[in-house]
Amino acid sequence: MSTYLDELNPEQRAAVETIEGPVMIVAGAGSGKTRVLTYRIAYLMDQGIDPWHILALTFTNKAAKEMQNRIEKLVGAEAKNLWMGTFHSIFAKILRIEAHKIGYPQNFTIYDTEDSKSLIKGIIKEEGLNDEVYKPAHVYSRISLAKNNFISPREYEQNAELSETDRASGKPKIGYLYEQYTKRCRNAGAMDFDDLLIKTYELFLQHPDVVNKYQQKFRFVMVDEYQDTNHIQYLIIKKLAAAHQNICVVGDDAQSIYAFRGASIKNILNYEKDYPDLKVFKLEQNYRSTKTIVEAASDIIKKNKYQLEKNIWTDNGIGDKIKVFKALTDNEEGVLVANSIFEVKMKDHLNEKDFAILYRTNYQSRAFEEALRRLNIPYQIIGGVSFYQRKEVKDLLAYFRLAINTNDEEAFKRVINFPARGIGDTTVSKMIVLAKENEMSLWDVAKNIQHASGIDSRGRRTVSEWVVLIQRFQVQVGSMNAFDLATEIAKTSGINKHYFEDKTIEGINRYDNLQELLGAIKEFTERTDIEDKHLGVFMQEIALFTDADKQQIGDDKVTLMTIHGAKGLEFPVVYVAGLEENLFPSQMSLTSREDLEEERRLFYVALTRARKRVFLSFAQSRFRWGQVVYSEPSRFIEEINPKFLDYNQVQPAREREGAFVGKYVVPKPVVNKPIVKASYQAEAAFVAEDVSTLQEGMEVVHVRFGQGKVLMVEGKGEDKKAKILFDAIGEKQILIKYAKMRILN
DNA sequence: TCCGGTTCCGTTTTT
DNA sequence: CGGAACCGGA
Repeated sequence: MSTYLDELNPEQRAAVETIEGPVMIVAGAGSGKTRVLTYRIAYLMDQGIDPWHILALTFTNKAAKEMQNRIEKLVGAEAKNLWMGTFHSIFAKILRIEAHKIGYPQNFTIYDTEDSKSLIKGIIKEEGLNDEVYKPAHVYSRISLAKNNFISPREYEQNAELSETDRASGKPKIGYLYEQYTKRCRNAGAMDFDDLLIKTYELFLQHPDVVNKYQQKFRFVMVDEYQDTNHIQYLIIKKLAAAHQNICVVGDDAQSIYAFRGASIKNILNYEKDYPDLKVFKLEQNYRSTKTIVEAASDIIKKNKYQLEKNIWTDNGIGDKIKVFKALTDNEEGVLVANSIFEVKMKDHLNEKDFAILYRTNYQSRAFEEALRRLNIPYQIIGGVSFYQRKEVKDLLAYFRLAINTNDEEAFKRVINFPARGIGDTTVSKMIVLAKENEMSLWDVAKNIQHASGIDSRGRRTVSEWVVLIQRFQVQVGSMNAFDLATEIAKTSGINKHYFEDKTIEGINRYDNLQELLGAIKEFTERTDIEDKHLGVFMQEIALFTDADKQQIGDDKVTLMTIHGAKGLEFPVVYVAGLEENLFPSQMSLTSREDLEEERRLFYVALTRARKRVFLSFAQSRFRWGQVVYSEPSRFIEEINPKFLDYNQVQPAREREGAFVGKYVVPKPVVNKPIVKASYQAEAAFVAEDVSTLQEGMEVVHVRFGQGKVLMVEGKGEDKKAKILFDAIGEKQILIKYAKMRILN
């Protein structure tokens, strides 16, 4: 019979073989969760269940893809017919099929957070509200909170608690803004991330036939990372599984780290209440980590009050103690970690890809990057600003979006005058007013611009020329393949030219990114597993694509990412950095017990990513917002039983005068030397204007690198200002000696 | 309208 | 600090 089942321990095997009825698998870190999930799906298929009757919801696209591959190895190509993906991507797929039933076009746009915020900002301005009071980010988070709890705009305004909170904070109109926002999204044929969930649920509520269809289709439902589902996701799953009750959720309450996104640990803690005949399996043996790591992590998580009872253990060896690095500055932390990676790699004969540096916030990556670069250690950063969020990429994508859905208001506003074609803010504002007055979309106003009042003849001409351009693209969406059309749009829209002509370093980068985007589209059109090669399909693919999905596992590189990004991954050696009070745990989470517990779970996740060794590090001071911030070591270090810690080998931090400690120069009180000097690496050159202000002996107190290519030097005393323009190709640095200042990248 | 220059403000984590 | 918003001259 099926040999793969023999690889499982009894508890795992029971979890795999129990396919009928509600099941909950509580899977501790490193307990073989993914294996159980994949085998369970393979087992279902072995039992003769058609793959298209199986729905598996994962947390990231990458997890889905990986699982699909693994299952394919077990059962063959049939695995392709499984419905597997993230909540957002699966529901987007369903919504594309059913959109017309809830008044959306099939080709609806997906607004990302930036689009949503920009729309909200626009509404706030149009309503004549003060955007100091109504900060778009805040309004967005209130709306998102409401959506994730399935509260409609009307319910929001009637909800006593919510309106009380808003009134108390001086923003009574948030409910109204929510309503306007919803309306505008609908008119634009757009859904935001939250809509993908609530519209699905609405669809199910309003159309019994549709629910019935999907309930019959998905006879077996599985949910991975269940501890991180939010209320609306919970509702949808419950609805989908209502008919057959063959629902299996897998999760670990100790790894619930997405409360800020509306995830509720209660979903998993109270799961039994929903299904009285629930069968629970607990996977408690850790196969991943050493005893030291497992026990240290368990100690820590035990300090939390809210959790399911379980006892994680391992048969693995004791392993090394957890080492702590103490650094004076953030830059030194980077150096210590980079040096350690170099050493451990040699000593243990490991590869770069066996190392991960995990941190709480994205901005911490900088110091590590620099230190690693200096040692020539290859690395990759996951997270931060994703490729598809870059300005130039979004510019071009906006043209694509508009060609596909001309009502897409955010795309419209983004590119109507980009590259500049003489359609100014005044004209656009007038068009927005007209659209509102006549209840039309912006696109309709643009189309009928000849009849619009209050727009001068120049505006009329430029707008209608632009409309013709977009209409041409619109027709081509259906006839050309994605790559040909994308190239065509990049050329005729003028975007290509715009960035090609920008010869600054930034501009060159941007141009390269555009070429990379076109390359990705070319790749897409050459894929064999997809039949429809139109641009619309490509856009659907990437709408929910994140940076984490891009990660190249095969590459031999050190991985840098936030702990959130590390969910579901493992590495032989893990560095957990920035263990300072106020940073990790974050100061914003120190106000409530629940928040602190979530931070602790985050720390738990970080530790349990490691197979062999864990290093912790902290910096006594770090640069943050242009200032030095001092902190105490994190309480989490204290919470580890000292017997697991190696605290003695802490390297003393040294600060040498006049030397670089990473990016910053330590001030040295000698001024009898040139102040501004040289360039770094072969091809850099710079021209100083106003040279008189940059003479020997001048005491420079502050240097800033402005946007673009201007370096500003602010003198002391007479408050002199100097301007240095430089033009360089390749990597460059300007070194300014004997001053408290920054060394540029 | 465009562009360079200045001011001002945020600061967790992400589908 | 770094970036977005803003401002004012051409």
